[in-house]
Amino acid sequence: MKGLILSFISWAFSILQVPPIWKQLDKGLSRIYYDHLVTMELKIGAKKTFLNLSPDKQRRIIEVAIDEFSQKGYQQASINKIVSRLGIAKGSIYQYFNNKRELFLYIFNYAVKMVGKTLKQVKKESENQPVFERLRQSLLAGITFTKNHPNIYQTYLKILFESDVPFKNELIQSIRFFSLKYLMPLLKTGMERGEIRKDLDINMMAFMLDAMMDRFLQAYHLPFIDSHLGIFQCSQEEVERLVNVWVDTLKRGLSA
Amino acid sequence: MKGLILSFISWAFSILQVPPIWKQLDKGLSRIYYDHLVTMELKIGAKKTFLNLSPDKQRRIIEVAIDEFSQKGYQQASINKIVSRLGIAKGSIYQYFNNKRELFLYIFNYAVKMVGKTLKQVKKESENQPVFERLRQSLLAGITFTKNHPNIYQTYLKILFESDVPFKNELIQSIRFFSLKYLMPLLKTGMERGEIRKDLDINMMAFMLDAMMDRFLQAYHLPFIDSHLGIFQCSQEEVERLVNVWVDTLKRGLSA
Amino acid sequence: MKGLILSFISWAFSILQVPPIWKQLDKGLSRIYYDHLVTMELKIGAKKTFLNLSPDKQRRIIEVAIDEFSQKGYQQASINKIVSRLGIAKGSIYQYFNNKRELFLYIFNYAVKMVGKTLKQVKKESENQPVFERLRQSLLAGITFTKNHPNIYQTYLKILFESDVPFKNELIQSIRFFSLKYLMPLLKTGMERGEIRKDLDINMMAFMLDAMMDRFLQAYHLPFIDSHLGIFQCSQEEVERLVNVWVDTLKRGLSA
Amino acid sequence: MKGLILSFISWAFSILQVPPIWKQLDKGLSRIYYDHLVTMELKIGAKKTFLNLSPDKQRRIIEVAIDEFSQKGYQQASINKIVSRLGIAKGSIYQYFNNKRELFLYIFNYAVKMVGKTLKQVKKESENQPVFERLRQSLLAGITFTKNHPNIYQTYLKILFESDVPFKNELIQSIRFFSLKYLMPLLKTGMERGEIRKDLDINMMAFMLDAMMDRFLQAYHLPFIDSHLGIFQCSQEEVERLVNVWVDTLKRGLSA
DNA sequence: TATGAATGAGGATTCATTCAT
DNA sequence: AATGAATGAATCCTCATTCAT
Repeated sequence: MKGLILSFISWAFSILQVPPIWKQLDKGLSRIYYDHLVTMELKIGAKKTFLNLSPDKQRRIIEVAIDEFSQKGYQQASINKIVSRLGIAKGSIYQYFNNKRELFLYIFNYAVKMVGKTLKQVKKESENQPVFERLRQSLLAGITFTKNHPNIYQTYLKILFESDVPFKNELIQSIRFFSLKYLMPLLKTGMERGEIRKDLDINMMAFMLDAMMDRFLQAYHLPFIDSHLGIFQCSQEEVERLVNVWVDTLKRGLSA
Repeated sequence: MKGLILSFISWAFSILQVPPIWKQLDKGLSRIYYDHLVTMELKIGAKKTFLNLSPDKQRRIIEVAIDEFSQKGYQQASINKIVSRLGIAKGSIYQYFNNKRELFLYIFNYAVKMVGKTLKQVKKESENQPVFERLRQSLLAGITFTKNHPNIYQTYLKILFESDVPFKNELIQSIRFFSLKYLMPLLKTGMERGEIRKDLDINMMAFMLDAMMDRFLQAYHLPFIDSHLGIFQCSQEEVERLVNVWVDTLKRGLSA
Repeated sequence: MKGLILSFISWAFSILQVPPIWKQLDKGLSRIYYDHLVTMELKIGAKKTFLNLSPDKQRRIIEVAIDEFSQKGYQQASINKIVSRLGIAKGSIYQYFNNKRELFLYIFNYAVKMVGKTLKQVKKESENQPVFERLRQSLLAGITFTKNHPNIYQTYLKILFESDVPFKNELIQSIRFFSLKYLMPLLKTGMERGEIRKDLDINMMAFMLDAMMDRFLQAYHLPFIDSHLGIFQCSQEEVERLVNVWVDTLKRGLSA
Repeated sequence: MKGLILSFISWAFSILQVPPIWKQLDKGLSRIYYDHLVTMELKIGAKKTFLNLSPDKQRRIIEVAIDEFSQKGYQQASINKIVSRLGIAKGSIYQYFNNKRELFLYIFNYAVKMVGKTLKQVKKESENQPVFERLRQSLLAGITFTKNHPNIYQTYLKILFESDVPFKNELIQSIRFFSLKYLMPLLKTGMERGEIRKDLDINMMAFMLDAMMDRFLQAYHLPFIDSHLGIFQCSQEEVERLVNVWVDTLKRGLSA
């Protein structure tokens, strides 16, 4: 498993990090997310038979499935290929999941949970640092994570624009929502601390940061997205240099 | 036909607008693009039989094909569906194009040409205005164009992350390359005119602007990309208000 | 199942009958054949699903497939026709074999094995008889076998000159190689026993015998190959008479 | 154009060389051939439109068609490919020939005529030489001719065992018949001159010679037909050496 | 006479899903 | 619980032939 965009990270971060000050905003958004979870709750689950499998077998199935989905997207992912790579009977996968759709949703949900677990500690460490330092570390953490789990990242990229993905809108919404939930408190805190100009629109800033960080990850993982900075799979040193330049530009622009 | 990202616009803009000061850069990049054009030149063309069809029939075929590709992406687009929607025999489409790949490349090329033609005048009008005004108009023009030609935009979004798209890298590269060719001279000029701080990295700025403008268009056309600004298919007034906020934020950040 | 050329017979014969005196030759040739078997080993097999079918169903499939291939050759044989004659779903044949090529190779291999089994006993009976008698019996056995299994013979004839047959060269080579392995020891033994002139080139003799026996079988099974001897599907008595004349001519030579 | 088996040569030779002594035989066989010609007469012809083309264009069409048929056989030869290689309209070929079948028959007939013309002189030169020398020269001439016109030879090989070739039996019969007409007089003459034993069956000898010469040509042109003599595309010197060995073996007979 | 667009059946192969064992 | 054979519609693509221009 190899990659994951910053959005995933933000998402995971946000699971714990929702400052009380944003409760009001959260309520509105949470309701949307809650509705959507309720809708999905019934369909995300694997069948009992899957949960009864040995953890090892469960993990193997998840790994192969996430690999297939990340390479092919939803529609082109092949159940045939998955079972043949697993060496299990074709019927078995239907013992575990009712159909392709539910397998996909389970896999997607699993990926999201993984991100959450992995990044808990990253969040804690940066909590009290200046806002621009936190942005810097967030982007670096995103790159590190997606390097370590490229398949998760690929899966996200695939469903992003593929049509006929079940619950596509809900899935993307959930990622964007948590990205927002991560960035806005961060910016708000920065403003309160006097690190960010008070006359800027906080929503627009969150939007802009999300866009740039997302593209930075894409440029790192996909060829030809960036044609002049040389981001694509560059060395760790170069990554850090570029992230510094990015934060610098932000600062000079945004800082009071 | 419904949508097209800013990249497309930039591409078209750039066809004419390459200031002499960037010649050196252009030489390197142009070589890459030239090689790729040479490679593709042979394969983009429709068969003579297609060109001999009545303009009306040609247009119908292009419309249906671009619609199919924009909805399904490359792999999932179905030649069967295209011919049945056109009401022609399955074999006929192979009279016009050697195979699915060449049909796709023709459609893609056609879309690019369309953008180029449409935006020539937009470029001219903004030529002597301040840099931030030009950025504002560029983004607005992008939204207008993608509203008028949503299928072209969809097609771009589809191939962006789909695997197994023929010449995918070349296609994306060509778009990114022209986006760069549009933005960098614009920023360079702005710097020379003293509208932009001289201590900023021009490459990084171009990267950031490209990312934000691209995301703005996505947020306008796709639901759930933006979860809090309310960009998705908002009114023209709201679009203009948001673009103004964006430019404002840029200015305060970037202007000297 | 109806026919098989002498080459097939020779091949089968040779499996057991390799006199020690030819070991040296055998080593070189065996290596070639071994390499080719190794290469093919991986591709000849049916899928497990086929082997799990009832023997009756397996046999029906083999019969219909061998019939189709023998009538149409490789390229023109139609999977569609095969499944419709079998009354099974089109997808089913792909449960048993990965593709047309592997079905063909399985059928070919099956035919070869059949020949081997059938002819073991023929070989044993002729072992200690004079060389010309053995040649006589070999040709007669070939005709008998090909009469009983005409489809196998037809299949061989088809691939012989068809282009684009997978592994065509290897298949033909394997047949020719065993034909050689059968005839040369036989001639060598005849020479040692003083039944054959010692001043003749043993390689050329094998070549000539192979050519004539092959054509004899063709003339028996195909109309118009022989236009004056009346071999085509003649009575058993006539076959024996003609074979005797052939052996007689061989013995005496042509010159006065 | 590249290849043609000895049968073709014999056929052409025979057009002139039918000794009176064989008239009785000829009558029987000729009747068969005559009937078949009558049957074919109506269908072999190209349409007037073809004959009105410039000789150059006619020749180009024939060359491309014979090339396609020789490589693909009858069924797999593609009219589409022929017209596209010729650069003419698809409809045009149907102006010249009513359908694929008639094009093929025309091509086949043309090939036969070519052989006849080319070999007239070869026949004359060998007329008064000893029978074994004539056989030697015939085989050598066959190899030379097939080397110079491999496509004609390939065509013959293809139709030999392909099914669904129109008039297949008649075509093969015609070749075999003329092969017989060439070899039998030659053998008869040899017998009368006392060069061949009088107690041999002349029909069987013709059959045997035809088989061996045919195979020799095959072994020269196809890989793996001969596995130990090394005939395949060997040097001219080696060809001559092998032909000499062959004639020698014929002369002496096999028995000690 | 020449053109070439139109046809639609046919080719091999893949697919998600079902269900009897 | 696990199996894997069966399904048949769907995929892209090729073909010989026709016919209006």
